[in-house]
Amino acid sequence: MEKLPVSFYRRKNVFQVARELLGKLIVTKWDNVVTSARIIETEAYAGITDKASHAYGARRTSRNEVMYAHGGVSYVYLCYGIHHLFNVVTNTEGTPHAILVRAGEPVEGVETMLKRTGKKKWDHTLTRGPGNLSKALGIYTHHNGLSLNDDEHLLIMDDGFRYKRSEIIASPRIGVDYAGKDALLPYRFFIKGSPYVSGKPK
DNA sequence: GAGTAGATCCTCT
DNA sequence: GAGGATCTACTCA
Repeated sequence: MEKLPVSFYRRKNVFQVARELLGKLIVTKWDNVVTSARIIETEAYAGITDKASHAYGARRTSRNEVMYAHGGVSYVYLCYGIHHLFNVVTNTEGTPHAILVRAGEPVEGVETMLKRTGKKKWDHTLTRGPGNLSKALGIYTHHNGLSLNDDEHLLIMDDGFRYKRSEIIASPRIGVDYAGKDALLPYRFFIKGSPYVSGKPK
């Protein structure tokens, strides 16, 4: 079990990083309470040429500033006034690429996740969808900009688990209809057959 | 089971 | 002042 080196995030190919994040463990440790989940769904946001990205057209604001940082930090942002969306910033400084982590399988601290989400029992809705996932892991906007490598509270780990290439599916992203034809791009990666994958079950 | 409306607040124009 | 990288519940069939 090792945390991912910054070189993992700083590669140029955001799609490759998004694909390789599948199967990794996202671990949070707040006040010595540990929760973790295995990533089974991601979406790539490819910088200034991607209409669905906050950084489209090289926009640079106080909200998305952290996307321009070097790879390996978190980008957490509140959507629809309710949902906290957890992203991983990739590539080098000045290139605003990011990967939205959309879903995971609960691994550790399920009791804590149930308490956070107000659910009675563990079912497939616990960490399905970016809003639920970050709620279950206790991630909020004030965790924006944390390093995934140096900080002890928010980490992405590699425990050696690998999905087969045939288990990984690419598809259009969710909830980005406003992006025109860019909404059709296959920038979403998920594990075939997982009940935790968001969107319509196949 | 499928479709739709409502929640709810921060950010940018 | 408007709209968004969403989720849930409720309606109707």
